[in-house]
Amino acid sequence: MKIVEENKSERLKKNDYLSTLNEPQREAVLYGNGPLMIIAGAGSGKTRVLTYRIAHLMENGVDPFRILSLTFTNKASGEMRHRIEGAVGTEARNIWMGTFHSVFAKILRIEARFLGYTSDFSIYDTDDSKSLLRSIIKEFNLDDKIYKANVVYNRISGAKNRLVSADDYINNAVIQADDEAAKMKEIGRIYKTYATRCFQANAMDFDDLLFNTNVLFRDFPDVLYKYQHKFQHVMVDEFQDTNVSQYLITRKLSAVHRNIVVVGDDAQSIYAFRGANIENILNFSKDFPDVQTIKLEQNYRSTGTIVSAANSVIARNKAQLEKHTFTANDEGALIDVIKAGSDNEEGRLVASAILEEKMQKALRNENFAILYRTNAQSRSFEEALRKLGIKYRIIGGQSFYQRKEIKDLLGYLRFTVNQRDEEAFKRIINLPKRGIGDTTVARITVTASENNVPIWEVVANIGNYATGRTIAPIEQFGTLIKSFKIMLEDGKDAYEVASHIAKVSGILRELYEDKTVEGLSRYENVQELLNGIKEFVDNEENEDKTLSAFLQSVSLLTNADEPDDNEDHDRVTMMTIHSAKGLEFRNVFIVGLEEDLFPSQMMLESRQDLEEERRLFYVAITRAEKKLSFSYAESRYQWGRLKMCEPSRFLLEVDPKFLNISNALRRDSEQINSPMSFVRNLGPRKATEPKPVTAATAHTPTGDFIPSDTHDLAEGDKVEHMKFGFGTVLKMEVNGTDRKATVKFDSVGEKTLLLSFAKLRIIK
DNA sequence: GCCGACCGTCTTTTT
DNA sequence: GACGGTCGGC
Repeated sequence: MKIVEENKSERLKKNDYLSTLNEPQREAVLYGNGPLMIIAGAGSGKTRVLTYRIAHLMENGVDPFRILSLTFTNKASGEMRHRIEGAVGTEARNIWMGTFHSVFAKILRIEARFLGYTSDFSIYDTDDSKSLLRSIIKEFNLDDKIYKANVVYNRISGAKNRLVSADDYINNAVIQADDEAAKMKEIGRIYKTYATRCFQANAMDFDDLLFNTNVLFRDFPDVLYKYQHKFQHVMVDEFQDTNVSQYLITRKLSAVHRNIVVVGDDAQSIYAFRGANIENILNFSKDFPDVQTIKLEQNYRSTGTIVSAANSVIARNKAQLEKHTFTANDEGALIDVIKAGSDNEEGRLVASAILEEKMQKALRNENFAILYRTNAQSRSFEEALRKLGIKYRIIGGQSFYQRKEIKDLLGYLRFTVNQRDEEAFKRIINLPKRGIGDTTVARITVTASENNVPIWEVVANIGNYATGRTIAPIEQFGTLIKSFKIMLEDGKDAYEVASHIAKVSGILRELYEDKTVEGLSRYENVQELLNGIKEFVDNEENEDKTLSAFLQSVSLLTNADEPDDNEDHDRVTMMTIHSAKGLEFRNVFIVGLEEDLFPSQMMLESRQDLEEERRLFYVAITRAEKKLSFSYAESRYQWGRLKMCEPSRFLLEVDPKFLNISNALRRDSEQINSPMSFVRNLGPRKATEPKPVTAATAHTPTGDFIPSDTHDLAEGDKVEHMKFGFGTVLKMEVNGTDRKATVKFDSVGEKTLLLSFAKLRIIK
């Protein structure tokens, strides 16, 4: 991957770098004190402007400790840091720079005692939060089919991002009416208990990091005063993605010096689902009436075709600020449209297009990116690229830090640092198996709440609270944790403690004994985590080498931040469009342009927001420098079903004069040749088809299928007139390896398919 | 208490 | 296809 506009010799003298900028860019870099809003179109050199502006401030004697630079994602923040270090040298390390979450986590650690937390507080990730919610829902005896952890989590998260506390939530008539209408009137109570439990666990979830910062600044004016005066300059990148909670923090922090620079592009706002609010841009002018606005409208990145195509797409949105992006670059090639019969074929066509283009133009793997709407789409491209021997890497998807074995070890580390961490406790108490089952854990929890003491108090002194068989393993566990704690108190560094814990807890041993392929890879992952900790300790930039400091640094890392094996950068990059923001590639493939997939059906149903999806498409298009390709598949194997697809309305919305559809036409007459299975839920799908399937006539050598059983179809099997999710199987026959099915799809009518495998299950 | 088998649910995107 | 939860046998 190429870092945006990377400039290898960026350590420049002022006059040098000023001469490389256009007029509005220079104006933004040199702008003096007071509020400034930069509206920066895609590819307009925004990061460069921010970098030079910081360099300029430092040249003029501003102490880096007094500059606060906030971004939205870890990737953007890492890149900014890298570029600024390139421009101003190691002093850049002293700038307060990072994501909103990481910077305010740091401040909250320092000021934790004001809010009743210790500075070792844990950070609950989404899994922890949902698991805690599940327990609460269970304890309340609520129906978990109605109160789904996911939904409840999103409600609570939304409330926190609007700074609505649990009490506010319960006392707000509108919200209560909403919940009542959704038949979930207990959410307020769940929220309240959830907040209490997090507090008791000395833990904050992602949203708390912002919410509690607001509380801190609201209730402790002295603390606010300190930071207001500390930060002489505040900068916010990707301003269009900030939510109310984030905006209020930055507004307060810049209220004294009023040197606030926000940079954004309303056309690239793609995080409304997290409460991002374009109105922040409008509010900004209200809160800072003397704001100066500078627009960066020249695109330096892409060809004329790509810029025009992007503009033709975004022009369909109604809500937009006025802005005219243009480019002086060449027109460049048309956008290729690739039409595939199936998801697998889409993978093959894209992979071979990459190979061809690489050969013809002597390009490298790293010049290419494949962008998709959902992480699950990566599979077919991985397979195809592997077959052609093209190296690739995937950003996102199941994160390293989400893997079970990693979370297990991190659970031990977290619990060693913070014994009130309930979720960590639940994770490790019986891991590896030490004979402490659910019943015992429940008994411990009850004892703790009956005696009104923390769980750890009961575990550490189990002899005082219980007798009997189960106390021995609990005592052992308590002793184990106590011995780890002693290491912390002795001032051992993160690596010493963590590697000791990995060995002594038995986690490593258990994985080592697992000789399966997965077991081996899990063992390696744990080793990799330990290596990461070692690097953390060895890195001279990190002053604090304690385990607590490591956990801090790691708990806000997510999918994009895999430990970097940095051996081979020449790889094709695959990622979601969300992850791609801020990056650029010579050649970009936007894949899976099918109705209901992109734009996402869910987004349209739940938020009715086609415009945000369109902005997402805009972001994807504008990642490309020289060459852009679109692809879609006519059928997609998804959720164990074959789904027939229409080309996406987005694809059709692009002004056709920018499209090269010859490839697509060429494929028109070919037959669909895709794997297909009728695995599960073969019968009616919930809302759409209430009547059960009874009339399926399916014959196997042994007779009729048994209800609720799974069969691999074998030689001679026949299936006729069977309904499934998307239509009816008129006839399916298996002759040797040749599996042929005639299927009538609801959407596209009759098709004959060749199947690479077929499984069948009938639900009575 | 443990384990394997089975069932249901969920797949938007990120911190 | 992946995961968490549940159930029944040991």
